[in-house]
This record gives sequence, C-alpha cells and structure tokens, in this order.
Amino acid sequence: MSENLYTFENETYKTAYRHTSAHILAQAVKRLYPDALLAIGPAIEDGFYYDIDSATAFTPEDIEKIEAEMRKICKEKLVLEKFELPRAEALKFATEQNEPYKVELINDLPEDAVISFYKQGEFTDLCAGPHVDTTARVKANALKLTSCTGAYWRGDSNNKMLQRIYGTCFMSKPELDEHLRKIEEAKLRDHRKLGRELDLFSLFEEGPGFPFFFPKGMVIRNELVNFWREEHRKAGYVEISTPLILNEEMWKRSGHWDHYKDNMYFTKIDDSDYAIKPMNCPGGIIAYKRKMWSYREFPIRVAELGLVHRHELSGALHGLMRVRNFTQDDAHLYMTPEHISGEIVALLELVDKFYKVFGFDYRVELSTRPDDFMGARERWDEAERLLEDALKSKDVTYRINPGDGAFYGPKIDFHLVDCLGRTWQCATLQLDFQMPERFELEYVGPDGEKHRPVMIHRTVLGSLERFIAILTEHYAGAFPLWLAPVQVIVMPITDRTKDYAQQIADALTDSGLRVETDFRSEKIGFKIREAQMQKIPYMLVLGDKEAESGLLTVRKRSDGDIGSMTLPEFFEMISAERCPY
RNA sequence: GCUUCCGUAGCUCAGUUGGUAGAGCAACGCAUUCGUAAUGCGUAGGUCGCCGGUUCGAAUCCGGCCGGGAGCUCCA
Repeated sequence: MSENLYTFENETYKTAYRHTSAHILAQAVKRLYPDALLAIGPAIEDGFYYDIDSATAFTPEDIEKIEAEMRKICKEKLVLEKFELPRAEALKFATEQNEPYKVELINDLPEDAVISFYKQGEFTDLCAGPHVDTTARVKANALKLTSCTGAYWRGDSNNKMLQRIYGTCFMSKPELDEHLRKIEEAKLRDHRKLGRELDLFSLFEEGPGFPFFFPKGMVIRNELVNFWREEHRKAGYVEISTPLILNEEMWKRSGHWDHYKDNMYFTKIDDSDYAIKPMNCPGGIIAYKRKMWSYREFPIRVAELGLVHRHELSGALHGLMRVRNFTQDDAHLYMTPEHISGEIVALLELVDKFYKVFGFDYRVELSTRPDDFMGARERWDEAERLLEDALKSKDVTYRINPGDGAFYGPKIDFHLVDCLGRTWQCATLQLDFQMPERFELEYVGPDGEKHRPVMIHRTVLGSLERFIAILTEHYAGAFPLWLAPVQVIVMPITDRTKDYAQQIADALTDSGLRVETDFRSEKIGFKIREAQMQKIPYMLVLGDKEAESGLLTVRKRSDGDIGSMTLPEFFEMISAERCPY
C-alpha cells in the first residue's frame, strides 16, 4: 500500500514522525534552557515525551514557550542527518556535548556497537532512529504539549527524578482536535465523576483510599456477586469466610512479613501483635488445615469474597481503581500435580466466560519470577512452564511481564482498559508451590501416605471495587438492565393517574424489579430528562390514556418512546435482559 | 513516597492589582396538573481544605500540613 507509506496508517511512519517530534521538543528545550540535560525521548501510544534534567521546573508558561519554539523549528525545515560513530568516539562526543545521561546510555551498549546519532540544525541526539527527513514534515499546527510531570531516571525510584514533558502530534490540525475532543469526551465516563453523579460510590477525605458504596452502588455490587456466586457454584466451587485480622506469627510464616510488610496495617490486641490481612491465602490455609484431606476429594476449589487492606502509596491511589481496602473475589484451589494443567485451562475459560458477559476486550500477561522470590528456582521454572503451556493450549495471545510475579509464584494476569486507555489488572491466576510447603499442607494419596498439595490462587473480577469502576466506565454509567440500580421508573403525567401508576409500580416490584416512582408535580418532559440523566433503562409514562386502556407507554433509555403495551408484554420484552447468565 | 498542578455552597464554577463572598443546578416552600430531555416565584445554604505568618485588614501574599488531579514508582 505505497499510497499509505507516509500516513499514520503506517505504524513505522507514525512512530518516526512522533519520534522526530520528540527530538524537536528536546531541541526547543535546549534552545531556551541551554543547561538542561537530556535523558530519553521516545514515541508512545498517543504521542511522545522527553525526559529532561533541568534546574528550572517548567511552568505552564514555560511549556507554552517551548511549544512555540517547536513550531518555529518545524518551519525551519531542518534536515535530519544520521551519522554513526564507534562506541569510544560516541562516548567522547556525548561527553563533549555535556550530556551525562547520554554517556550513561552509551556505556550500557556493547563494546563493539556502532552508535547512531541524528543531527537537525544545531541539535544532535543519540538515537537509533528512524526519523522523518526534515522537521517540516511535522505539522506545526497539529502539535501540542499536553503535560509536564516527574519521572525517575530509568524508571527507578532510587534515581533522580527528571521532568517529563508529554506531547502529541498528528498530520493535520483536525486530527489533533479530534484526538483532544475524544479525550475530553472520555473524561465524561470517568467512574469517579459518574460514581458521584449517579450516587453509586465515592471516596472522602476522612478515609483516603477507603471507598464508600451507597445504596445504588450496592445494587450493582450485589448483582455482580449474585452472578459470581452462581457461576462459581456451576464451576464446582464452595465458599468460605476468614477473619480480617490474624496474629503476626501467621504473617511471618506465610512470608508476608518478609515480602509485604511495608504494605500491611498492624494492630495490637491485649498484648499481642496482629496484622490486618493484605491477602486471603493465610486464612484460607488455616481453614484447609482444619482436617485431613483425601486425594479423592481433589481438586477442591474454595472461594472467598475477602476484604483485604493494603497500604498503597498515597500517590498511587486512583478512585476505585486503586484503593487501600478492597474485596477480592478470591479462591484457592488445592490439588495434586496431575490436576494443575486442567485447572489452569478451566480458569482461563472461566475468566473468558465472565468477561464475555460484559463484552470486555482483555490483555493477558504472564508475570514471571521477581527478584525477591521465595522457594527454589526449579519450582519456579516448572510453574512458569505450566502456565505458559496452558496459555498456548488455549491459543491465548499473551505477553511476558518479566519479574512481575507474586513473591510466592508466577501468575497469569488479565488486564482491562479504563476510559482513558489505561490498563488495570483484574483477574489473576497464580500457581504456588511455596505456601503449601511453608504451612506444611497435606493430603492422603492413594498410597496411604501424606503428600504436599499444589495450590492455585486466583481472582476473576480481581477486586469488586476495581471491577465496578471498569464496568462504570465501560457502560458510561448506562448499566444493562440486570445491573441497573433502578430498572424501571414509573412516571404519572398528572396527579389523576397517580393511583394507576402506583398499581403498576407495585406489580413491577412484585415481579422482582427495582422500581422507582416519580410523583412530583413536574412536567413529564422534566421527569424524563432526570430519568434519562440517571440512565434508568425503562421509563413508564402513564397518563389518562393508559389509565383508561390499562396499557403502559414505554420509553427506553436507548431508543426513546417505543409505544404502548400490556404489562405481560412488557415483562416478555425485558425478560432476556433481566438475567444474561 | 516522588515531581507538578489544584482545593470557594451537595455539584459545576465566578470572584479584577489584598478591603471579611456570588451565579447556575440540586435541596426546601408556594403556585402549576402539564403527553416524551429543564414551568414560574420564593427560601435556605459557605470559619473560602486546615494551621501558622506578613498586614490596619487575607478567599486573595508566604510557610507547613491534609486532601485531590496528572504522571513516575508500586500493584487487585
């Protein structure tokens, strides 16, 4: 498709275009702030950024000046010239340029590397390329610096924090405007905004990271749990509940003390030290150990909607997506080694089944052994291989996330996307040989001897809070009938039809629907507007005509007025929507 | 936790160079009884996030703390 070669249809060109924009950004910064040191500046999903070490903190005014300078550079039509240097000379060059971060980058390249640079006008940057041919390719009026934040050098919080300037650019102004408009529109779906507007949930200063759910939010939560319980019953799960607080010994034995202490809350009871659970597994394990198990009972699948508390860093908190207490739809599966593959495959299917009900696209990652792993390396290799084999057998597309596993085992993570395209881990499936060892879990095998079971930790929704946040944004607050806090609102047109409306409302309520009535002496247009803004799926408009004929006039949130029908016809119409599982 | 921006009524926001606060929506009251996205009039509501400083005087300037947004780090 040669005609598409120089458009954003061509990913390579798009990346080169945005990468060149990053260089223009760096050049502009260097012109205005000659003492600024350059770190790295790649093209990213929606644009580009450049990390800069500058003594002056860039203000919004500075950013505007930089943006103006960038436009100037575009118009200067500077040609980008590539040249290569052997490592030693490249080092010398970067040193002379007084760019210590570049020197560090070059130092990390192999001895025999030939290192490329790109020069545009007076500005030269270490870069593998590729780039567009001149700065004039970048449309000056379709370019925008979007934000300036901090970012650690090399993504390590022990390193110095640099200033990261984010920008975006397109091949024409209308495309840029469209992109910016979409972002503004997406912000309207933000669960924090909708949670307040629809009176579902919120967070308050009095408890940062500790969410509140209001009656309407609880409806969604409970419906979700009903669905979850039903599917887990079908999948052969049983359910338990374990305490929020266990003594410190327990957490030392589980390894949480060594690996997770900074994220835990502690408390004292009488003179003993206790901890509030950050995970449900130790409690589940105590429950397991209450009796002796036979291999004949395996695999056992024990679920728990467990409320956990984790001390997340204040800066990491984000609405309901990242909180300090949340309910995991946890489960622990105990099995013999022969069961592992089958159980993992069944779990991949279970997660897929759940996410399909909501129409989610999800990304899968295999997270491998972290630096602070517990247990033997060979066990980890084996566990990682088992997870990978299961993914392959189900033809799941996944990517490897090295070193991101839990301290007790590798995991398969499922990520969902929020309104602004940020991804959040929801389902997780973790294979664990460590806890059974640490807690000396046992079962009796066919040989009459005691053996060590294998354990799987898993969630499907991840946390109810995060999942509800994702759901809210996914539906933009217009929840499907089965989840909608109010399913039907009954609105008489005048006081004359109040009795009839009440009668209909009672019949709907009796059938198990969540019904509200709007008897205020407002005009019907006003009631509809409010019901519409509350995103109530069905509105029944009842006036004299309906009272006389005994019919209902139905308005659908999504389609407007859909005409009149009898009550049984209405029930028939919505029956499929009332339970999608 | 770090960088940066922000914090005025339940919500969305005004408040010129410092002179002790305003609008719309919501709430409440009265009138209105109306056919598919806003009926009118009225009432009430704020230690301007908190603490301290500068000043004759602070929502406004300065400092500290708390909370929030964006991003980094970290994670369900």
